[in-house]
Amino acid sequence: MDKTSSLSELKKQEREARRQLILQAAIDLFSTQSVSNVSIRDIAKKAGISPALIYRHFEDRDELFVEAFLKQSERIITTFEEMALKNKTLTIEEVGQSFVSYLLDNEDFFQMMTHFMLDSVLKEEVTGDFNDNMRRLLTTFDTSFCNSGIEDSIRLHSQALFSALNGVVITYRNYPGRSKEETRKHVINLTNFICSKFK
Amino acid sequence: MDKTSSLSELKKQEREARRQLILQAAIDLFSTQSVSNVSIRDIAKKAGISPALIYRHFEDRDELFVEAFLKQSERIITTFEEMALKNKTLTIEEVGQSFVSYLLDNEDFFQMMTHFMLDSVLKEEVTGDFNDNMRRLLTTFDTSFCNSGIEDSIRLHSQALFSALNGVVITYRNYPGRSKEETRKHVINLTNFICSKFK
DNA sequence: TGTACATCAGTGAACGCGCGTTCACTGATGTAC
DNA sequence: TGTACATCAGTGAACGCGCGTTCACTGATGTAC
Repeated sequence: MDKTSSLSELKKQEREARRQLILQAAIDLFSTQSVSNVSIRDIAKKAGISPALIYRHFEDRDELFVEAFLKQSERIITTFEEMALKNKTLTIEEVGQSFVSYLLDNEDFFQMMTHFMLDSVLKEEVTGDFNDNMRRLLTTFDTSFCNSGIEDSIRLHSQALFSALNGVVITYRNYPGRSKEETRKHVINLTNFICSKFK
Repeated sequence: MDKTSSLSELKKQEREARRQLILQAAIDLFSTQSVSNVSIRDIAKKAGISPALIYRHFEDRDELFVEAFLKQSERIITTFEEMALKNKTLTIEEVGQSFVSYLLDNEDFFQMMTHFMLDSVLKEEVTGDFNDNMRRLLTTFDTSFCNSGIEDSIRLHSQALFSALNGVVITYRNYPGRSKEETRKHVINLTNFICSKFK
Protein backbone atom coordinates (compact mmCIF):
# COMPACT_ATOMS: atom_id res chain seq x y z
CA MET A 1 0.00 0.00 0.00
CA ASP A 2 1.66 3.27 -1.05
CA LYS A 3 1.47 6.50 0.89
CA THR A 4 -1.31 8.07 -1.16
CA SER A 5 -3.69 5.18 -0.85
CA SER A 6 -3.00 4.71 2.87
CA LEU A 7 -3.74 8.38 3.43
CA SER A 8 -6.99 8.22 1.51
CA GLU A 9 -7.74 5.01 3.36
CA LEU A 10 -7.31 6.86 6.64
CA LYS A 11 -9.68 9.55 5.40
CA LYS A 12 -12.25 6.95 4.59
CA GLN A 13 -11.90 5.46 8.05
CA GLU A 14 -12.24 8.86 9.67
CA ARG A 15 -15.37 9.50 7.68
CA GLU A 16 -16.78 6.14 8.64
CA ALA A 17 -15.91 6.79 12.30
CA ARG A 18 -17.81 10.09 12.21
CA ARG A 19 -20.75 8.33 10.63
CA GLN A 20 -20.81 5.73 13.39
CA LEU A 21 -20.54 8.47 15.98
CA ILE A 22 -23.68 10.09 14.61
CA LEU A 23 -25.52 6.76 14.50
CA GLN A 24 -24.49 6.00 18.06
CA ALA A 25 -25.72 9.40 19.26
CA ALA A 26 -29.10 8.64 17.73
CA ILE A 27 -29.17 5.17 19.26
CA ASP A 28 -28.31 6.58 22.68
CA LEU A 29 -31.26 8.92 22.43
CA PHE A 30 -33.60 6.09 21.42
CA SER A 31 -32.86 4.41 24.72
CA THR A 32 -34.85 7.10 26.52
CA GLN A 33 -37.25 8.43 23.89
CA SER A 34 -39.44 7.17 21.10
CA VAL A 35 -37.94 7.36 17.64
CA SER A 36 -40.38 9.97 16.37
CA ASN A 37 -39.51 12.22 19.30
CA VAL A 38 -35.84 12.38 18.43
CA SER A 39 -34.91 15.33 16.21
CA ILE A 40 -31.87 15.98 14.04
CA ARG A 41 -30.97 18.81 16.42
CA ASP A 42 -31.09 16.41 19.38
CA ILE A 43 -28.77 14.00 17.62
CA ALA A 44 -26.35 16.76 16.61
CA LYS A 45 -26.26 18.05 20.16
CA LYS A 46 -25.61 14.58 21.56
CA ALA A 47 -22.85 13.99 19.01
CA GLY A 48 -21.35 17.42 19.64
CA ILE A 49 -21.62 18.59 16.05
CA SER A 50 -23.71 20.97 14.00
CA PRO A 51 -27.02 19.69 12.60
CA ALA A 52 -25.86 20.57 9.11
CA LEU A 53 -23.01 18.08 9.33
CA ILE A 54 -25.46 15.23 9.66
CA TYR A 55 -26.58 15.97 6.12
CA ARG A 56 -23.02 15.46 4.86
CA HIS A 57 -23.30 11.86 6.03
CA PHE A 58 -26.96 10.96 5.54
CA GLU A 59 -29.45 11.76 2.82
CA ASP A 60 -32.17 12.59 5.31
CA ARG A 61 -33.59 11.72 8.73
CA ASP A 62 -35.20 8.54 7.45
CA GLU A 63 -31.94 7.15 6.08
CA LEU A 64 -30.19 7.82 9.38
CA PHE A 65 -32.92 6.01 11.30
CA VAL A 66 -32.90 3.02 8.99
CA GLU A 67 -29.12 2.70 9.30
CA ALA A 68 -29.30 2.98 13.06
CA PHE A 69 -31.86 0.21 13.08
CA LEU A 70 -29.80 -2.04 10.83
CA LYS A 71 -26.76 -1.41 13.01
CA GLN A 72 -28.55 -2.46 16.19
CA SER A 73 -30.22 -5.38 14.42
CA GLU A 74 -26.77 -6.67 13.63
CA ARG A 75 -26.01 -6.50 17.34
CA ILE A 76 -28.98 -8.51 18.55
CA ILE A 77 -28.54 -11.03 15.74
CA THR A 78 -24.88 -11.56 16.61
CA THR A 79 -25.80 -12.01 20.27
CA PHE A 80 -28.33 -14.69 19.40
CA GLU A 81 -26.18 -16.43 16.81
CA GLU A 82 -23.35 -16.68 19.31
CA MET A 83 -25.73 -17.96 21.95
CA ALA A 84 -26.90 -20.71 19.59
CA LEU A 85 -23.29 -21.59 18.75
CA LYS A 86 -22.16 -21.82 22.36
CA ASN A 87 -25.14 -23.72 23.66
CA LYS A 88 -25.84 -26.75 21.51
CA THR A 89 -28.92 -27.71 23.51
CA LEU A 90 -30.57 -24.30 23.53
CA THR A 91 -34.20 -24.66 24.64
CA ILE A 92 -37.28 -22.71 23.64
CA GLU A 93 -37.52 -21.23 27.13
CA GLU A 94 -33.93 -20.04 26.94
CA VAL A 95 -34.47 -18.34 23.60
CA GLY A 96 -37.74 -16.81 24.78
CA GLN A 97 -36.25 -15.53 28.02
CA SER A 98 -33.21 -14.15 26.27
CA PHE A 99 -35.32 -12.42 23.68
CA VAL A 100 -37.71 -10.61 26.02
CA SER A 101 -34.82 -9.76 28.34
CA TYR A 102 -33.00 -8.27 25.40
CA LEU A 103 -36.03 -6.16 24.50
CA LEU A 104 -36.49 -5.02 28.10
CA ASP A 105 -32.81 -4.20 28.57
CA ASN A 106 -32.21 -2.57 25.21
CA GLU A 107 -34.84 0.09 24.97
CA ASP A 108 -33.11 1.57 21.92
CA PHE A 109 -33.64 -1.58 19.88
CA PHE A 110 -37.17 -1.95 21.17
CA GLN A 111 -38.03 1.62 20.21
CA MET A 112 -36.61 1.24 16.72
CA MET A 113 -38.23 -2.13 16.15
CA THR A 114 -41.70 -0.92 17.09
CA HIS A 115 -41.16 2.28 15.12
CA PHE A 116 -40.38 0.34 11.97
CA MET A 117 -43.25 -2.05 12.55
CA LEU A 118 -45.86 0.60 13.17
CA ASP A 119 -44.94 4.06 11.98
CA SER A 120 -42.78 3.59 8.99
CA VAL A 121 -42.96 2.42 5.43
CA LEU A 122 -39.57 1.01 4.53
CA LYS A 123 -38.17 2.15 1.19
CA GLU A 124 -37.93 -0.68 -1.26
CA GLU A 125 -34.13 -0.62 -1.41
CA VAL A 126 -33.83 -1.61 2.27
CA THR A 127 -36.56 -4.24 2.59
CA GLY A 128 -34.02 -6.78 1.38
CA ASP A 129 -31.62 -6.01 4.25
CA PHE A 130 -34.53 -6.00 6.64
CA ASN A 131 -35.75 -9.42 5.54
CA ASP A 132 -32.25 -10.89 5.69
CA ASN A 133 -31.91 -9.71 9.28
CA MET A 134 -35.30 -11.07 10.15
CA ARG A 135 -34.41 -14.45 8.74
CA ARG A 136 -31.12 -14.62 10.60
CA LEU A 137 -32.79 -13.83 13.91
CA LEU A 138 -35.57 -16.33 13.32
CA THR A 139 -33.01 -18.97 12.45
CA THR A 140 -31.79 -18.91 16.04
CA PHE A 141 -35.38 -19.47 17.11
CA ASP A 142 -35.54 -22.37 14.66
CA THR A 143 -32.54 -23.95 16.36
CA SER A 144 -34.33 -24.20 19.68
CA PHE A 145 -37.35 -25.81 18.07
CA CYS A 146 -35.10 -28.33 16.35
CA ASN A 147 -33.42 -29.07 19.67
CA SER A 148 -36.77 -29.78 21.28
CA GLY A 149 -37.61 -32.35 18.62
CA ILE A 150 -40.09 -30.42 16.53
CA GLU A 151 -39.82 -31.35 12.86
CA ASP A 152 -42.74 -29.81 11.01
CA SER A 153 -43.24 -26.15 10.08
CA ILE A 154 -40.32 -24.95 12.14
CA ARG A 155 -40.35 -21.48 10.61
CA LEU A 156 -44.03 -21.10 11.45
CA HIS A 157 -43.21 -21.96 15.05
CA SER A 158 -40.45 -19.35 15.08
CA GLN A 159 -42.59 -16.63 13.54
CA ALA A 160 -45.38 -17.37 15.99
CA LEU A 161 -43.11 -17.31 19.02
CA PHE A 162 -41.24 -14.23 17.85
CA SER A 163 -44.38 -12.19 17.24
CA ALA A 164 -46.11 -13.48 20.37
CA LEU A 165 -43.19 -12.39 22.54
CA ASN A 166 -43.08 -9.02 20.81
CA GLY A 167 -46.72 -8.71 21.77
CA VAL A 168 -46.10 -9.59 25.39
CA VAL A 169 -43.43 -6.94 25.73
CA ILE A 170 -45.38 -4.30 23.82
CA THR A 171 -48.61 -4.97 25.70
CA TYR A 172 -47.29 -5.17 29.24
CA ARG A 173 -44.01 -3.22 29.22
CA ASN A 174 -45.75 0.04 29.95
CA TYR A 175 -48.88 -1.19 31.67
CA PRO A 176 -50.38 1.70 33.61
CA GLY A 177 -50.12 1.60 37.39
CA ARG A 178 -47.42 -1.05 37.63
CA SER A 179 -43.86 -0.65 38.82
CA LYS A 180 -40.83 -1.50 36.67
CA GLU A 181 -40.17 -4.71 38.63
CA GLU A 182 -43.78 -5.90 38.60
CA THR A 183 -43.85 -5.31 34.86
CA ARG A 184 -40.68 -7.28 34.29
CA LYS A 185 -41.89 -10.14 36.43
CA HIS A 186 -45.21 -10.24 34.62
CA VAL A 187 -43.60 -10.16 31.19
CA ILE A 188 -41.26 -12.98 32.15
CA ASN A 189 -44.12 -15.02 33.58
CA LEU A 190 -46.09 -14.67 30.38
CA THR A 191 -43.02 -15.53 28.34
CA ASN A 192 -42.42 -18.76 30.25
CA PHE A 193 -46.09 -19.62 29.97
CA ILE A 194 -46.13 -19.10 26.21
CA CYS A 195 -42.85 -20.96 25.70
CA SER A 196 -44.21 -23.91 27.62
CA LYS A 197 -47.23 -24.01 25.30
CA PHE A 198 -44.94 -24.17 22.29
CA LYS A 199 -43.33 -27.46 23.18
CA MET B 1 -90.05 17.77 33.53
CA ASP B 2 -90.83 21.49 33.29
CA LYS B 3 -90.02 23.67 30.34
CA THR B 4 -86.82 25.14 31.79
CA SER B 5 -85.21 21.87 32.62
CA SER B 6 -86.17 20.28 29.32
CA LEU B 7 -84.60 23.20 27.51
CA SER B 8 -81.40 22.95 29.52
CA GLU B 9 -81.56 19.21 28.99
CA LEU B 10 -81.68 19.80 25.24
CA LYS B 11 -78.69 22.10 25.52
CA LYS B 12 -76.78 19.44 27.31
CA GLN B 13 -77.65 16.93 24.64
CA GLU B 14 -76.57 19.33 21.91
CA ARG B 15 -73.29 19.87 23.66
CA GLU B 16 -72.79 16.16 24.06
CA ALA B 17 -73.65 15.62 20.40
CA ARG B 18 -71.02 18.16 19.34
CA ARG B 19 -68.51 16.45 21.60
CA GLN B 20 -69.21 13.09 19.99
CA LEU B 21 -68.93 14.67 16.57
CA ILE B 22 -65.43 15.87 17.38
CA LEU B 23 -64.45 12.49 18.79
CA GLN B 24 -65.80 10.75 15.72
CA ALA B 25 -63.84 13.06 13.42
CA ALA B 26 -60.66 12.14 15.27
CA ILE B 27 -61.50 8.44 15.11
CA ASP B 28 -62.17 8.65 11.39
CA LEU B 29 -58.72 10.14 10.90
CA PHE B 30 -57.07 7.40 12.97
CA SER B 31 -58.37 4.87 10.49
CA THR B 32 -55.89 6.15 7.92
CA GLN B 33 -53.11 7.74 9.99
CA SER B 34 -51.16 7.11 13.14
CA VAL B 35 -52.39 8.91 16.23
CA SER B 36 -49.35 11.14 16.54
CA ASN B 37 -49.79 12.29 12.94
CA VAL B 38 -53.29 13.63 13.53
CA SER B 39 -53.37 17.30 14.47
CA ILE B 40 -56.04 19.43 16.11
CA ARG B 41 -56.37 21.31 12.84
CA ASP B 42 -56.97 18.03 10.96
CA ILE B 43 -59.72 17.08 13.38
CA ALA B 44 -61.35 20.50 13.20
CA LYS B 45 -61.30 20.39 9.42
CA LYS B 46 -62.83 16.89 9.37
CA ALA B 47 -65.53 17.97 11.84
CA GLY B 48 -66.20 21.19 9.92
CA ILE B 49 -65.47 23.49 12.82
CA SER B 50 -62.77 25.87 13.96
CA PRO B 51 -59.80 24.45 15.87
CA ALA B 52 -60.54 26.80 18.76
CA LEU B 53 -63.92 25.17 19.33
CA ILE B 54 -62.25 21.88 20.19
CA TYR B 55 -60.81 23.58 23.26
CA ARG B 56 -64.33 24.43 24.45
CA HIS B 57 -64.98 20.70 24.70
CA PHE B 58 -61.63 19.20 25.66
CA GLU B 59 -58.88 20.34 28.01
CA ASP B 60 -56.17 19.51 25.48
CA ARG B 61 -55.17 17.13 22.69
CA ASP B 62 -54.31 14.35 25.13
CA GLU B 63 -57.72 14.39 26.77
CA LEU B 64 -59.42 14.20 23.38
CA PHE B 65 -57.30 11.21 22.37
CA VAL B 66 -57.92 9.36 25.63
CA GLU B 67 -61.67 9.86 25.29
CA ALA B 68 -61.61 8.70 21.69
CA PHE B 69 -59.78 5.58 22.80
CA LEU B 70 -62.21 4.88 25.64
CA LYS B 71 -65.12 5.36 23.24
CA GLN B 72 -63.77 2.83 20.75
CA SER B 73 -62.75 0.46 23.54
CA GLU B 74 -66.39 0.42 24.59
CA ARG B 75 -67.24 -0.62 21.04
CA ILE B 76 -64.90 -3.58 20.80
CA ILE B 77 -65.81 -4.72 24.31
CA THR B 78 -69.52 -4.63 23.54
CA THR B 79 -68.89 -6.60 20.36
CA PHE B 80 -67.03 -9.30 22.26
CA GLU B 81 -69.42 -9.39 25.21
CA GLU B 82 -72.35 -9.86 22.84
CA MET B 83 -70.47 -12.55 20.98
CA ALA B 84 -69.88 -14.43 24.23
CA LEU B 85 -73.55 -14.06 25.18
CA LYS B 86 -74.88 -15.33 21.86
CA ASN B 87 -72.52 -18.23 21.46
CA LYS B 88 -72.48 -20.36 24.59
CA THR B 89 -69.81 -22.69 23.20
CA LEU B 90 -67.37 -20.01 22.03
CA THR B 91 -63.97 -21.58 21.30
CA ILE B 92 -60.48 -20.19 21.68
CA GLU B 93 -60.06 -20.20 17.91
CA GLU B 94 -63.25 -18.22 17.47
CA VAL B 95 -62.16 -15.59 19.98
CA GLY B 96 -58.69 -15.41 18.48
CA GLN B 97 -59.96 -15.11 14.93
CA SER B 98 -62.51 -12.48 15.90
CA PHE B 99 -59.93 -10.49 17.77
CA VAL B 100 -57.28 -10.30 15.04
CA SER B 101 -59.99 -9.68 12.43
CA TYR B 102 -61.26 -6.83 14.54
CA LEU B 103 -57.77 -5.32 14.74
CA LEU B 104 -57.22 -5.73 11.00
CA ASP B 105 -60.63 -4.30 10.09
CA ASN B 106 -60.66 -1.45 12.59
CA GLU B 107 -57.48 0.42 11.95
CA ASP B 108 -58.66 3.29 14.16
CA PHE B 109 -58.80 1.07 17.23
CA PHE B 110 -55.52 -0.59 16.33
CA GLN B 111 -53.78 2.78 15.96
CA MET B 112 -55.11 4.06 19.27
CA MET B 113 -54.31 0.86 21.12
CA THR B 114 -50.70 0.77 19.95
CA HIS B 115 -50.36 4.49 20.58
CA PHE B 116 -51.43 4.10 24.18
CA MET B 117 -49.26 1.05 24.66
CA LEU B 118 -46.12 2.59 23.22
CA ASP B 119 -46.14 6.36 22.99
CA SER B 120 -48.23 7.55 25.84
CA VAL B 121 -48.17 7.75 29.59
CA LEU B 122 -51.76 7.62 30.79
CA LYS B 123 -52.67 10.19 33.40
CA GLU B 124 -53.49 8.61 36.70
CA GLU B 125 -57.15 9.62 36.65
CA VAL B 126 -57.83 7.46 33.58
CA THR B 127 -55.82 4.34 34.36
CA GLY B 128 -58.85 3.09 36.31
CA ASP B 129 -61.11 3.30 33.26
CA PHE B 130 -58.39 1.73 31.18
CA ASN B 131 -57.96 -1.21 33.52
CA ASP B 132 -61.72 -1.77 33.76
CA ASN B 133 -61.93 -1.95 29.98
CA MET B 134 -58.99 -4.31 29.82
CA ARG B 135 -60.61 -6.61 32.35
CA ARG B 136 -63.92 -6.66 30.52
CA LEU B 137 -62.26 -7.58 27.25
CA LEU B 138 -60.13 -10.29 28.85
CA THR B 139 -63.22 -11.73 30.49
CA THR B 140 -64.53 -12.68 27.08
CA PHE B 141 -61.22 -14.45 26.45
CA ASP B 142 -61.67 -16.20 29.82
CA THR B 143 -65.02 -17.52 28.66
CA SER B 144 -63.51 -19.38 25.75
CA PHE B 145 -60.87 -20.97 27.98
CA CYS B 146 -63.60 -22.06 30.40
CA ASN B 147 -65.54 -23.55 27.50
CA SER B 148 -62.54 -25.59 26.42
CA GLY B 149 -62.23 -27.11 29.87
CA ILE B 150 -59.26 -25.22 31.22
CA GLU B 151 -59.58 -24.62 34.92
CA ASP B 152 -56.29 -23.25 36.22
CA SER B 153 -54.88 -19.76 35.80
CA ILE B 154 -57.51 -18.71 33.33
CA ARG B 155 -56.59 -15.05 33.49
CA LEU B 156 -52.96 -15.88 32.72
CA HIS B 157 -54.15 -17.78 29.64
CA SER B 158 -56.19 -14.77 28.55
CA GLN B 159 -53.39 -12.27 29.07
CA ALA B 160 -50.98 -14.50 27.20
CA LEU B 161 -53.31 -15.02 24.26
CA PHE B 162 -54.34 -11.39 24.14
CA SER B 163 -50.78 -10.08 24.09
CA ALA B 164 -49.55 -12.78 21.74
CA LEU B 165 -52.22 -11.90 19.18
CA ASN B 166 -51.45 -8.21 19.55
CA GLY B 167 -47.89 -9.14 18.71
CA VAL B 168 -48.86 -11.14 15.64
CA VAL B 169 -50.85 -8.24 14.22
CA ILE B 170 -48.24 -5.62 15.10
CA THR B 171 -45.36 -7.68 13.76
CA TYR B 172 -46.87 -8.84 10.48
CA ARG B 173 -49.58 -6.31 9.63
CA ASN B 174 -47.16 -4.07 7.83
CA TYR B 175 -44.50 -6.55 6.82
CA PRO B 176 -42.45 -5.04 4.01
CA GLY B 177 -42.89 -6.46 0.55
CA ARG B 178 -46.15 -8.28 1.18
CA SER B 179 -49.58 -7.49 -0.25
CA LYS B 180 -52.60 -6.76 1.93
CA GLU B 181 -54.09 -10.21 1.26
CA GLU B 182 -50.87 -12.11 1.88
CA THR B 183 -50.47 -10.24 5.15
CA ARG B 184 -53.99 -11.03 6.25
CA LYS B 185 -53.61 -14.68 5.39
CA HIS B 186 -50.31 -14.92 7.25
CA VAL B 187 -51.71 -13.18 10.34
CA ILE B 188 -54.69 -15.51 10.38
CA ASN B 189 -52.46 -18.57 9.93
CA LEU B 190 -50.32 -17.54 12.86
CA THR B 191 -53.42 -16.83 14.92
CA ASN B 192 -54.84 -20.28 14.33
CA PHE B 193 -51.50 -21.83 15.06
CA ILE B 194 -51.14 -19.99 18.37
CA CYS B 195 -54.73 -20.69 19.38
CA SER B 196 -54.20 -24.38 18.73
CA LYS B 197 -51.18 -24.32 21.05
CA PHE B 198 -53.31 -22.83 23.81
CA LYS B 199 -55.72 -25.74 24.07
C1' DT C 1 10.80 25.08 -1.58
C1' DG C 2 7.08 28.19 -2.60
C1' DT C 3 2.69 29.35 -4.48
C1' DA C 4 -1.83 28.95 -6.52
C1' DC C 5 -5.66 26.17 -6.49
C1' DA C 6 -9.00 22.29 -5.27
C1' DT C 7 -11.27 19.64 -1.93
C1' DC C 8 -13.98 18.93 1.74
C1' DA C 9 -15.22 18.75 6.84
C1' DG C 10 -17.61 21.70 9.40
C1' DT C 11 -20.66 25.66 10.87
C1' DG C 12 -24.30 29.43 12.31
C1' DA C 13 -28.00 31.37 10.61
C1' DA C 14 -31.82 31.23 8.09
C1' DC C 15 -36.07 29.33 5.43
C1' DG C 16 -40.52 27.81 5.38
C1' DC C 17 -43.69 25.16 7.61
C1' DG C 18 -46.98 22.99 10.79
C1' DC C 19 -47.96 22.44 15.41
C1' DG C 20 -50.84 23.08 20.08
C1' DT C 21 -52.96 26.59 22.07
C1' DT C 22 -54.86 31.29 23.20
C1' DC C 23 -56.94 35.78 22.35
C1' DA C 24 -60.20 39.07 21.36
C1' DC C 25 -64.14 39.22 19.26
C1' DT C 26 -69.20 38.27 17.15
C1' DG C 27 -73.69 37.10 17.46
C1' DA C 28 -77.45 34.30 18.85
C1' DT C 29 -80.31 33.04 22.64
C1' DG C 30 -82.14 33.07 27.21
C1' DT C 31 -83.37 35.74 31.55
C1' DA C 32 -84.85 39.39 34.80
C1' DC C 33 -87.68 43.08 35.56
C1' DT D 1 -94.45 43.40 25.75
C1' DG D 2 -90.04 45.68 25.67
C1' DT D 3 -85.43 46.36 27.18
C1' DA D 4 -81.05 45.65 29.33
C1' DC D 5 -77.98 42.27 30.45
C1' DA D 6 -75.72 37.56 30.86
C1' DT D 7 -74.36 33.45 28.78
C1' DC D 8 -72.09 30.83 25.73
C1' DA D 9 -71.19 28.54 21.07
C1' DG D 10 -68.29 29.66 17.72
C1' DT D 11 -64.47 31.97 15.02
C1' DG D 12 -60.11 33.96 12.45
C1' DA D 13 -55.96 35.45 13.48
C1' DA D 14 -52.18 35.31 16.05
C1' DC D 15 -48.39 33.55 19.40
C1' DG D 16 -44.41 31.11 20.22
C1' DC D 17 -42.09 27.18 19.21
C1' DG D 18 -39.55 23.30 17.18
C1' DC D 19 -38.97 20.89 13.17
C1' DG D 20 -36.23 19.07 8.72
C1' DT D 21 -33.43 20.97 5.72
C1' DT D 22 -30.50 24.34 3.02
C1' DC D 23 -27.36 28.18 2.29
C1' DA D 24 -23.36 30.75 2.17
C1' DC D 25 -19.42 30.69 4.29
C1' DT D 26 -14.65 29.42 6.85
C1' DG D 27 -10.59 27.19 7.27
C1' DA D 28 -7.66 23.28 7.17
C1' DT D 29 -5.32 20.14 4.27
C1' DG D 30 -3.65 18.07 0.09
C1' DT D 31 -2.00 18.62 -4.85
C1' DA D 32 0.20 20.45 -9.12
C1' DC D 33 3.77 22.87 -10.98
